[in-house]
Amino acid sequence: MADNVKIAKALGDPIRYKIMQMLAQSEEGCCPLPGQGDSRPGLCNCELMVNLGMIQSRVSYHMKELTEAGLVTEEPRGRWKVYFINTRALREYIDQITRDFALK
Amino acid sequence: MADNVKIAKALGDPIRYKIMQMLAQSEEGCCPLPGQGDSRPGLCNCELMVNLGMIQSRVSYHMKELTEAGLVTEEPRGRWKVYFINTRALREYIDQITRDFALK
DNA sequence: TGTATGTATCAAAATTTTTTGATATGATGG
DNA sequence: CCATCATATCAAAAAATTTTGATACATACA
Repeated sequence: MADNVKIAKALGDPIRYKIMQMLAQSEEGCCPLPGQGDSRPGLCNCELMVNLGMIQSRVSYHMKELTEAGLVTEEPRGRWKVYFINTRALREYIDQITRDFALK
Repeated sequence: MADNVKIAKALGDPIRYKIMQMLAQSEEGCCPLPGQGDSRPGLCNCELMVNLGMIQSRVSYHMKELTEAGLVTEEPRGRWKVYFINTRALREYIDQITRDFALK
């Protein structure tokens, strides 16, 4: 149960929910390494800062919450860090809710 | 989105998550009206207090949070109030997550 | 009726979460 | 190396949530 509560708490903040939506929609990756176009979805801090109009440490804080909940994975790319949505964790979250609350 | 964030926030507290599980598992209703056995699932404040070891106003507070998120419905029964899990709201929550985060 | 009982609400206190600005860390490119 | 850029971490402040005890309200039962 602990995991699911943590995930729910992470999603229960409008900023983080929006970040998750942004990650889900990020078709083309950002901050490609020179010479290697990158087509994996994902977003870096810098883009989130711009799109959300938030200062850097605030973005960092929320990404940490999401990462620690397991909803997001991260990958260093050059001098940036790129974040990806973890759809598996979301599916497991849903499955667990379905079980815990006898939805099926 | 607002609704889903509110639901996630409501579920993102260990006490409330547990209450939801208790509601989901409450097979036989409690506090039946005299003369009418009641077989609908549901729990009243009093049972939650005992099972969670919490004082009354605390239970009330959390039930209000759950009710306002739409996760729980309530029905006065005699001098008690009985709470029911709203599985429809949970299903809609899941559907929305599935859409918002492109899980399908 | 009036009294018991169960729940809701309130304000204050306690706790937790979020935000901010400063600084640290770590990698890149000259 | 050194300077620069991006992110992480930290402590303090601000804001939000939760808990508590007291009181109000509403229903049932004598």
